[in-house]
Parts: sequence; C-alpha cells; structure tokens
Amino acid sequence: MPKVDLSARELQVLNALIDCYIKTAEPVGSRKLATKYNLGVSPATIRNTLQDLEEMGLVYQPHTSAGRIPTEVSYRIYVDNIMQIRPLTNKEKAQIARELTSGNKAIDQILEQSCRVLSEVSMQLGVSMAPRFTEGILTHLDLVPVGENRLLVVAAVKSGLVRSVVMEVDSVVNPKMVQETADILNERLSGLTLGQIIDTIHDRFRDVSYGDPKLIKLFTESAENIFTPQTDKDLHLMGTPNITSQPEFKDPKRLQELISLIEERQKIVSSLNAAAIYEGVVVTIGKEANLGMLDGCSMVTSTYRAGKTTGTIGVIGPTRMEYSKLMSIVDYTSKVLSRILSKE
Amino acid sequence: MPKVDLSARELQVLNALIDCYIKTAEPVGSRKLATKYNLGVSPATIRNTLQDLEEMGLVYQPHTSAGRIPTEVSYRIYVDNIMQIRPLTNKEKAQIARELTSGNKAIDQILEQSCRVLSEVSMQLGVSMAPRFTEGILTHLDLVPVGENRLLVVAAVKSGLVRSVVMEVDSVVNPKMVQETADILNERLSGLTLGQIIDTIHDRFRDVSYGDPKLIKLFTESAENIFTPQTDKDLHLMGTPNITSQPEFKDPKRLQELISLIEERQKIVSSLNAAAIYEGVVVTIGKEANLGMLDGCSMVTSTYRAGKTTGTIGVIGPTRMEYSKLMSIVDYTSKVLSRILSKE
DNA sequence: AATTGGCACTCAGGCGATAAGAGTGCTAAG
DNA sequence: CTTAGCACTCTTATCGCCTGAGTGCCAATT
Repeated sequence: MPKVDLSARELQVLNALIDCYIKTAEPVGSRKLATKYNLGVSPATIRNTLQDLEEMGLVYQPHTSAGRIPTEVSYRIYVDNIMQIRPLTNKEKAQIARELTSGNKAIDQILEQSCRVLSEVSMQLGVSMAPRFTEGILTHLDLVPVGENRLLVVAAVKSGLVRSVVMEVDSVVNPKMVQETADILNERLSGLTLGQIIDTIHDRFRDVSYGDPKLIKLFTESAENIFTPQTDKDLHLMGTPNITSQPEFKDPKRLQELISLIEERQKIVSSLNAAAIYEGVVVTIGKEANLGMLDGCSMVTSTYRAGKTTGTIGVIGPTRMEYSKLMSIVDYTSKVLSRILSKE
Repeated sequence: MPKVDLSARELQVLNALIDCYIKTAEPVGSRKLATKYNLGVSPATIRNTLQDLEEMGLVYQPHTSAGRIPTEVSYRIYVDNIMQIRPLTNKEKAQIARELTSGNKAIDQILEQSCRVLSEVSMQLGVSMAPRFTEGILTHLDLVPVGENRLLVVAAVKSGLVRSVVMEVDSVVNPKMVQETADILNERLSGLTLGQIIDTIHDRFRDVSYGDPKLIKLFTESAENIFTPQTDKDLHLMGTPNITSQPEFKDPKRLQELISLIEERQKIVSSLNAAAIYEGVVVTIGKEANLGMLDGCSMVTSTYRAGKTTGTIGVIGPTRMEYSKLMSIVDYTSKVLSRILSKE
C-alpha cells in the first residue's frame, strides 16, 4: 500500500514503461516510449515525467545514461491499480482443462499434472502443493504390521489424501491387539482435523480401556511426527528450463541460487504458505516472497479447495513477468482443480 | 577395456598428470610435472612421453601451446590399473557411521541421511535410491477404504519398505467384501516377489472362489501400476552446491543442463540402475554414464543390501574427481548402510 | 639410443585506446 | 506546459599489443 498519487500522464507512462520492460527485459528510454506507445507527447516531456517517477522511487536507471527500469514498488502499483487482467483464450482454457482431467485420478498425480500444465502454459516455473494436511478431517486410521517390529500408520483424510508413516515398535506385537488398538484410535480420533488431533491427543488417551497401552503411548508420543505434514514432499516443481533461459538468469551466480532453492524446497513451501493466507489469486513481488537469496523473483499463487482442506498452486518467475496473463492462468487452473477435487 | 601397453615411465607420467589435473583443474605442463613430481627426468623427456600419450588418445591439449588434460579413456585406465585406493581416516569413518545411525529409523529417512552424508563427506552430489521394489518379497497386502470410492492399497515388503497407492473403484464397496478380498489377495500373493506378482497375477486369479470379483479384476488390471516402482520418487539428491561451485560448472549452459537433469530424475535413475548390475563399487566415467546432455560427469556407485533386495547409492561429480577417495567413501557408506538395513 | 638444453613458434588472456550508440539532463524557445 | 536542440555520460564492442605459458623440434650430450 504505497501511498502515491500519480497524475494521469504519470500512470500512462508508468504503464507503458512496465509493459515495454516486461516484453524486452531492457531499460526503456523516452524515445521508445514516445514512438511505440502513442502517448501524444514528445520524448522530452516523457523524460520529465520519468524524472518525477524516479524521485518517487518507481523507476531507476542501472547507470547514468541508460533507460529506466521499474522498481518492485511500481510492479506492486501496476498489479494493484493499473494492469488490465488479460482473459484466457478458449484454446488456453481447453488445454488446461484437458491436461488436468486426463489420466489417473489419484490426487498426487492430479497435482503433478497441475504443476506441469502451469509451467507449460505460463512458461514459468510451475509449483503445486498438496492440501494442507493439518486442516484435513481424519476419516480413517489404520495400523498395518510390517515386518517384525514395525507398524505402518495409514491416515486417510476426507479430501482423498493419504499419508503413511512407519512407526518403530520395541517388541513384537500381537496382531489382535494391534487391531483392537486401531479400533479405539479410530473411535476417538475420526472426524477430527489432524491439527486438532495433534493438539489434544494427550488428553484424549489419558484413560485407556482396551487396546495395547504401550502401543497407544507410543502412538500419542509420535502423533506430531505422524500427522505433521512433511510438506516438502508435497511440493511439485516443474519447468525450471522455462525460467533459466530468461535473461535474468544469464548470470551463473543467479543460476546457482536457483539450484539451491530447488534443493531446499522448504523455503518455497514457507513462501507459498505465507501467500496462502489470502483467498484467491495472490501476487507476491520480489522481496515480499522472502525466497532467501533468490530475490528478483515473483510468485502468482492461488489456493484451491479439496473438500474441507485447501492447498496452493502457482508459478514462480522473474519479477519481470506477465502478471496480467499469469493471474488468469493461475486463477483458472485453481478453479478447475478445485472442481475436480471437490466433485468426489 | 582399452588394450594399451604402457611403459613404466608412461604410467608414471600419466599417473602424475591425472593426479595434478584432479587437484588443479588446469591443463598440466611438462615443467610442472618435472618439478612437482620427482620423476627424475627433465621436462623435455616428459614432453616426449606426453606426445606418445597423446597419440594413444590418453591426453589432449585444449589448444596448441597448452598443457595436457586427461581423456575419459585415461581416467578409465587410471581407475582400473594405476590408482591406489585411499583408505578413509578414522574420523571420516566415524562421521559416516554416526550420521547414518543417528535419528529416525524409517528406511526412507535413513536413505535421505545416506545421501546427505555422502554429499558432505565427498563434496560431490550425493545420490541414494531406495531398494528395487520388484525384487522385494511381499509380506503383507492391505486394502484400506478411503473416502467413498477409493481404496488405498498398501504393499509391505520384507526389507521394511512400504508403498501405498490409491486405487479408484467405481461403486461403493462393502467393507466386509473388501476384507475378504484382501484376505484372498494375501493368501495368493504373500511370499512372492513383486516382480513375480506382476508377471503372474493374471494366471493366479483366473478362478476366484470368494471376495469381490469386480474388485479383484480391477486389482489385477492395475497390478503393474501398483507394484511397479515409481523409481524417481525413491531417488534422493543432495549437495548440488558442492558441484556447481566447481570450475567445470562456471559455464551457465552447463548449469542449465544440470538443472534439467535434476528435474528429470528419471535419467539419473536409469544410469544408477545400469550401474547396479555389477556388485560392489562401480565407477562410471563420462559418456559411459549416459547422463544425456550432461557429459563430462562421472558416478561412483555401490549397491547395498536390504534384506533380499538391493538398492544403489553413490556420488556424481565432474569427470575430474578424486576417484581414489570417493571409492572408499561410497564403499564404506554402502557397507554401513547394508548393516543397518539388514540387522532388522 | 635415450636424454637433455636451447630455441623458435603458437596461442590465450589481459590491458588500453578508440569508436559507436543509446539515452539522459538541461536550456531556451514556442 | 511542452518541445527541440545539444552537450555530456556511460556502456559495449573492437582492435592491436604485449606477456606468459607451453609446446615441438633439433642438435648436443651421456
């Protein structure tokens, strides 16, 4: 919310400048603005306006005698106030819908496909994240003996998401006892959200009427480990070549940072979660994204619904991105995705 | 197996040259070899030898009037015939053992830790791959109803590895029937390897005495999907910064190729599988690795055992790597890993 | 016959000067 | 308030020069 009052001309010039810079990735000069965009004034006048914009911190020059480049502040203004959202063509809509509905219906695969289609249509780095597990309602819990001293804990959530975690048990356990324990766990935990379970599990098993007390103790102790989303496994990333070929990544240092970011997925997860507190399409510009070393990048994200839970999808690319188009793409994709995941 | 007969001096010089190049990453000249390695002859003599080596295709010059660089052929000879394996220090052994045995015991986490410790100790890209599922013996199969029209198929293998796949069912199914079906599946499939199951499943369920026939049909039809390892999810990669900072990756193009490789994990999986047909530590040099665009890289890998199944771990780095040290590291790590995974 | 010193030759990489081009800021006039 | 004109700044590319590293070969030496 930078409080700026721009005159009509200043808005016009800023709009043209951002538009041009997004297309060319080169500093934009007054002459280019005057000839390519019919602003009805001469380059000299535009130069004056540009000086004003520079004083307001909306544009800058990489060096004294170069054109202007928009700052992050002005991207914000552009996205919030100036930009016209560019609707999708029917062809684009069809492509997204087709690629999302074809193929297997397991939620994980659908998310991977979302990620792929986002990266293909947007020509940026596509991201998708599985629904936030903590908000899901537990429908069923299962304990499956695996090998001699292990139990597989299977937790199924209403949205169709399933997580399984292997739990170590000290001694060999009686299968009947395991079943009995599973029964009481289900009885007391089904219908709660995983978040509630984590918070209240210790209280809920103060008294244990039947089932294996040792096993239940072990379970309550490792509940957090079982129910907490290991969210970096829920994250899909695709289309890295799309953005590495952009001019902002011609510097090897930049590329290295990108590689690090991709490896430590946790940072992306955090940023996506931070953006997900808003409804609908969110544009996170540059430093706002807090992507650590990799600034100069923006995200366009949206939440989607899967039953009672929500997840996040979006695209990541250089700050200089076609927000107007990307917002439509992400918006539409998230809506299709919600529809697919909810009609089941 | 390039058939070369090298004289004692040629071996000596080649050894020194490779050693020097591995350390400096720069073309090695005759003078440097004469002064740093006491070969007892003058630079001029070494030059003659170098000419001979060049004719044999063992070294080359990036341009006239530069020092020599070893070719992939000569790395092969070096690894197979010349190199002395460098044993690990106690400190290194301790570090590997400590980091592998600490923490959670779930197989997936152990593999991730293997990967991390490999990358840290070797200063290369560490890789680890879960045991090959197809060779595992099925111990238990479970069908867990999830939501309205889904079943979670849980397949547990002797090594402790578990895979779960969501299966879509058309109609709502009776829980009793599901249990009955699971029973007969277990009865007929337990004890077989997953590979055998894939091959023979259609024959095994020609006659179905009880259980839900529709469900069994669905199951046999999707058996391949259920039991085939989606191996690129079983692959861990860590330590990319270790190798991106090496001089061979100063070229942005190289970096881009690396990023692509990391994204399409399938290629790495294939290469690792190809190397895994041999027992013990395998060195795969340059083009042998078939890492697509990213040649100029080598892998040092080893299989490890987990019960009846085997998996692969190793390191990937530029062809110019310290094979002598890396072979020890990978060998030791795989042995420790086998011990951990087998004593259970 | 193998080894060595000497020497001319080649080539990459760094440095500085020069030229071209893009774009600005300022001033003065419309 | 707008605009044309102009001097000024700064980047980028190109050329030529030089230096240093390293070779290949030949003739001398052991």
